[in-house]
Amino acid sequence: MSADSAAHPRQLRHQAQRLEILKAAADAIAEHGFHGMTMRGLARATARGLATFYDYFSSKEDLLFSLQTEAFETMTSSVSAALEGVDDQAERLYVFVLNHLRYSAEHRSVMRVLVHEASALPAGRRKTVRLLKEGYFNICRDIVSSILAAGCNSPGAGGVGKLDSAEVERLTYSVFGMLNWTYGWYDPRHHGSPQDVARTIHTLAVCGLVARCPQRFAEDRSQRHADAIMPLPLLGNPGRSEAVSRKRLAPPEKNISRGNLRKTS
Amino acid sequence: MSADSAAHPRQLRHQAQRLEILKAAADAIAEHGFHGMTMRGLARATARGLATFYDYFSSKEDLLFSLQTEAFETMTSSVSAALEGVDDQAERLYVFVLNHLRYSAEHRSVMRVLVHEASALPAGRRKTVRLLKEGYFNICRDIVSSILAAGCNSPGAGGVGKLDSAEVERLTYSVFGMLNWTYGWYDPRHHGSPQDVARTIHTLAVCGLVARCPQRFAEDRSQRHADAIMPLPLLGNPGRSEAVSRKRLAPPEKNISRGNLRKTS
DNA sequence: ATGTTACCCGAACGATCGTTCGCCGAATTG
DNA sequence: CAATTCGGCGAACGATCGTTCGGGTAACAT
Repeated sequence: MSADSAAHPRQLRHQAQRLEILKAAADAIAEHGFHGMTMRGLARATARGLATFYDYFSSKEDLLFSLQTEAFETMTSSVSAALEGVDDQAERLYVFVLNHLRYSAEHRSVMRVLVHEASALPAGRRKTVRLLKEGYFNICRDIVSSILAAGCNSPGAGGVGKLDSAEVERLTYSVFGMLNWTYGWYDPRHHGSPQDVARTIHTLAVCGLVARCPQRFAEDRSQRHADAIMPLPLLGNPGRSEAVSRKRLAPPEKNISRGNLRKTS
Repeated sequence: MSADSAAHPRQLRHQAQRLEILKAAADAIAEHGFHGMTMRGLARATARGLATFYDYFSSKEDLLFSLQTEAFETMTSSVSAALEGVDDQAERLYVFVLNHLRYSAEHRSVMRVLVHEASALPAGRRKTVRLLKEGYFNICRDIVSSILAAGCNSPGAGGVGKLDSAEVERLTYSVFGMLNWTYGWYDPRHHGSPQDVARTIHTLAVCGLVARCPQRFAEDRSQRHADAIMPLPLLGNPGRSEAVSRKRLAPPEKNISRGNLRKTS
């Protein structure tokens, strides 16, 4: 049972339809909120019957849960791959920022759902999602911490060698604030390319608004442009991302409910 | 009909109860989302009968609309008052940041509703809310623009005299991102006082993470502490804020619906 | 051509939603 | 003290929600 999953075109189509439903659900939830999204509206939007969804997901709540977990897993593995081999911490921050913004821009609805509907799940599944979110958060926090440590020890700054962990957290949350707020305002027609936004946020984070900054005039973003036009990290890039290094780290936990799921037997 | 509104204790109690309902509604909406909040749950939370709300608001939607408009009006007039007489632009930014964060910390649920439920209203009323929001946004944008202009023209920076308006917008949105994200993570027991958060965000915005900054070691925040312990700007500070300089700038617009509102006749 | 499987959906169920009607006790007035 | 008004709510209505059941239909294997 190693690689026959992609061989049978049956399960392949199944996964494709599942993804299409998830994408449509993300749009609907982003627009109306989780409780405001109706299964009937989703059926109308996808030109499908109402009962069809229950062949792919056991409940409306399961739809939200799958959407959130798979999105966080995709983002984490995507940014981890992009960070590989990048050593300079300031550049690592740029890679993280750009990766996050690209995902935000290409899957705006999904990002909105991740930010807004964190509290719509029951305690158990919410904890699973929070763990994934913290894993993603920690990647950024380590980068910020490294930059701050290097900055403090450099001869330029006021140089107290020890850095306050509460301050590091506040700064990391501030960076995430800049990133996550973008789904509400960013419009490629008015505010430039995602690279422009990434540069603005990265420069603001590293150098501030007015300070004289050694990295203010960073020269070669050209190398970054190379992987900046990578195909695209979808919600769950199907068939390929299964092997990226992650396994299902959450047990079915509550799938034992009375949903029927008459498939994949 | 000039000042007799506060004389009659009848309408006074009415306004007090109205505010109490709004506060409870903010908590409920913040927790479950607008569509997830039920009037029955609100009745249970406030130990009131279900039909009582319709003596104060014509509908559930009217509750959200009143909450959002009055909150934005309160924030705008509050920060305007705090900014009066402050000339230095960097200090003005600090005042804005601290004011916003204090409101955020003291009325966390309201802030969450302002950020999340912007799209739950029909087009007409949503536009009214957006106008108020833009007014508040522009206050911050002007400050950011001034700081950036001064920084560009100063001898230190790379000094191109013209500043890109798209860049100003991106920067202002980034500042708002840092501010508005706080409702999701800020906990006074772990992350310091609102003043600490305000200092972190203000310094990050002005000076960045590592840059040598002339304002990095700002000396006297002592004066700011004076009005930082002002009583408190509530949602709608009742009876007083009516005269701050604003009038109802939105016509009733749609209150002509079939709600009964058997009051204040 | 025939039997089998997998997929999809129309129709219905019970629960719960926002809203309204009309009565009741308390407070105010003369 | 009697008359009157007003704020409050129990109970009910129609609509709509998430979910389920069972049959119909196209695609596959033999």
